[in-house]
Amino acid sequence: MATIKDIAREAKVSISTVSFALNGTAPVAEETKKRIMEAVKKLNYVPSSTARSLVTSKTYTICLFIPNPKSNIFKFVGNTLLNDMLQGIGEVIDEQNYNLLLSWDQASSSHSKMESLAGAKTVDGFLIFSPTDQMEPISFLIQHHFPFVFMGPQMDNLTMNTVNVDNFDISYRNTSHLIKLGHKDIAFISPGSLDYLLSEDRYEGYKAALQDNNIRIDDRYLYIGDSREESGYEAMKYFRQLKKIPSAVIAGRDIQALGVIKYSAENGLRIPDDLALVSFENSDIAEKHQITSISTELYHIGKEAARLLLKQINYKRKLSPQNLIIPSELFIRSSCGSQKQL
Amino acid sequence: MATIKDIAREAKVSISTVSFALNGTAPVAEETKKRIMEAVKKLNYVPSSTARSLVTSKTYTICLFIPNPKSNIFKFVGNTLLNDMLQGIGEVIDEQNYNLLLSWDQASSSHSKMESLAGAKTVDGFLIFSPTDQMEPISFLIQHHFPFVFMGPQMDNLTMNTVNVDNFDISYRNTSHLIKLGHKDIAFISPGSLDYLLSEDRYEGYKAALQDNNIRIDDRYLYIGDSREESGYEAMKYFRQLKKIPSAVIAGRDIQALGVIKYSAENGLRIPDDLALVSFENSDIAEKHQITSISTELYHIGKEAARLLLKQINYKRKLSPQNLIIPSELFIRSSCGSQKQL
DNA sequence: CTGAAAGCGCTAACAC
DNA sequence: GTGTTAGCGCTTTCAG
Repeated sequence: MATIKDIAREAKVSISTVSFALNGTAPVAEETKKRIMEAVKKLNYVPSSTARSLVTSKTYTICLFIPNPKSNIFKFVGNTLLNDMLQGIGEVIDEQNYNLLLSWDQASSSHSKMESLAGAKTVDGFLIFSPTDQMEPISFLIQHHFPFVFMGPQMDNLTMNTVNVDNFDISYRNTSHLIKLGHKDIAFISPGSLDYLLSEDRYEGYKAALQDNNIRIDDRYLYIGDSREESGYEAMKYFRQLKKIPSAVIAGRDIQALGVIKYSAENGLRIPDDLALVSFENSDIAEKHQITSISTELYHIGKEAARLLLKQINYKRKLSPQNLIIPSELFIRSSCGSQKQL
Repeated sequence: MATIKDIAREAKVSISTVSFALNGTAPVAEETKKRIMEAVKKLNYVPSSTARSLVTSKTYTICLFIPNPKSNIFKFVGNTLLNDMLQGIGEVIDEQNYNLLLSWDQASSSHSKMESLAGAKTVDGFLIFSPTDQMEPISFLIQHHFPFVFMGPQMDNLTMNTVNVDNFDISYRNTSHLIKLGHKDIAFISPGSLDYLLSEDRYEGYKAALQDNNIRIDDRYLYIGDSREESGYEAMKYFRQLKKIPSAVIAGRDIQALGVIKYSAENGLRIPDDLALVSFENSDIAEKHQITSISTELYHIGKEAARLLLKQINYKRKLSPQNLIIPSELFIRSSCGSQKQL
């Protein structure tokens, strides 16, 4: 492959002039520039990214750090959702000519991959997507002033850039919506283990809304679900055998809502008449099955997180940490019964 | 951040000795090595990957090249499937300490991203995942002897490494299975537009099996589906209004089979008695809904493709191109009716 | 076993 | 406007 020297020789100029012409970092005569460009084309020259990185100490690569695929993270997050996030990130980095490295901690090694990527300066920054709260490597990044954006909730004890939806808030809103419709016996299906911050926040938002409306919180109205439709089905089956059957249910995610619908259909429960239903994500599923659902725009999370990271990377002066909240919208459909009242 | 010089100074040796010790590329006295390792630990040293790359001209990064997310490729491929592929790739590259760059062609730019990544030597090789047949950048790679593996079918006109399932073959097997069960009126739902090689191959395999059994091919028995469950539903609705209703149907993918099941349930068609059903992928869906399905192990495709690529990158002498076919297995469940005969 | 030094391909002062 | 040159941080001969 051709190097800058080859171009210099071919265009009969010095290598610095080639560099200046290519990067626009110093004025170059029109005539000279033309010769250089011709040489570039002729020799099919592309500047070595590593050589350039070595001197500029910029790699133009950011790393999307995700949990090990084995952990079933994708299933947890939902299928189209990772896709949405990648789309958001992709649009931003395409625009600014950055590359995307996808990485995760190996199950085997105890060595933190994030730390070595940062230490070796393989990437310029991190986008961290992790629904759990393993914060050790994050402290490392903070300590070493390495740019990153955490796609999740702000932690009390850490000062960092975050982008997230406010899971507490949207759950509060979902719950309040049902309360306004007159429901008091409202059950909650968590989207996953409560160890996940996302699940916890949604559960807390639910409880807060109940409390603020003087509705007693009943532990029996909580079902720990997961990413499968069945967990919605099973949840409903469980709620159904309680002494006091809930009149409304909040599914932790759209796919669970689907399970609720299925159970209801099979067991003669009419939605929304016998059972009001709301959910999270506002995915295709919600639209298709007329489920009232509040949006959690992973596309926008990805986009804003990438923007924030690149800003952080490219600004000379320190930016004060931002905690972006991607706004959510409640899409009211027939499953919650509020449309009947219009 | 510390550099090799700092380590040398701290350990009171020359930088070459540090390099030797760290890479094991020359014998170093046990005593000296210990001092060096201590310095490394103390200064938290990680060798710069760019500097290293510059001299070794290896980046230890491979690129998974996929269609632009906007193209809905993920939906086409299926949801858990990309996940499976990433898992396969991830296991291999983790093991060998490679990094994974995720990239795609920008919708906007006409400039081929693959060519610039190759030209700038940003990566050591490519894993190309594309169900369509846009082969221009591939010729570029071949021309420049740049390592890559194509995850898809071998093309007649190109000599390259490929890893794939044999879509023709598995479709032939699916069809033959139904024929053996006595079916003659067998309909086919394509998994996507026939422009996709994958769809075409499956369709061709279907036709070949019919032909080999002297069954007339009826164009009306073809329905062009897509990645949505509805397309299976719609297909069945369409087949149902034909003069001669098929007695068996081959869904191009599991999610479509689900649509077929749904339609059948709603319209009093019993499976397998009134309608035999087979599908592709053998995903969770197939297992859950007792659909006979032939496996297409994207996990193994990813794994073998990554292996093949790394082998190619690390071998000094040219390897003759390989065309790996990942074996598939037909999982017989109740939807095809063959179990009744046991 | 260890050190000196060349050089990977590029950028960016600094001269002219 | 353009050329000379000193590195960026590392690997790797080559001496000793």
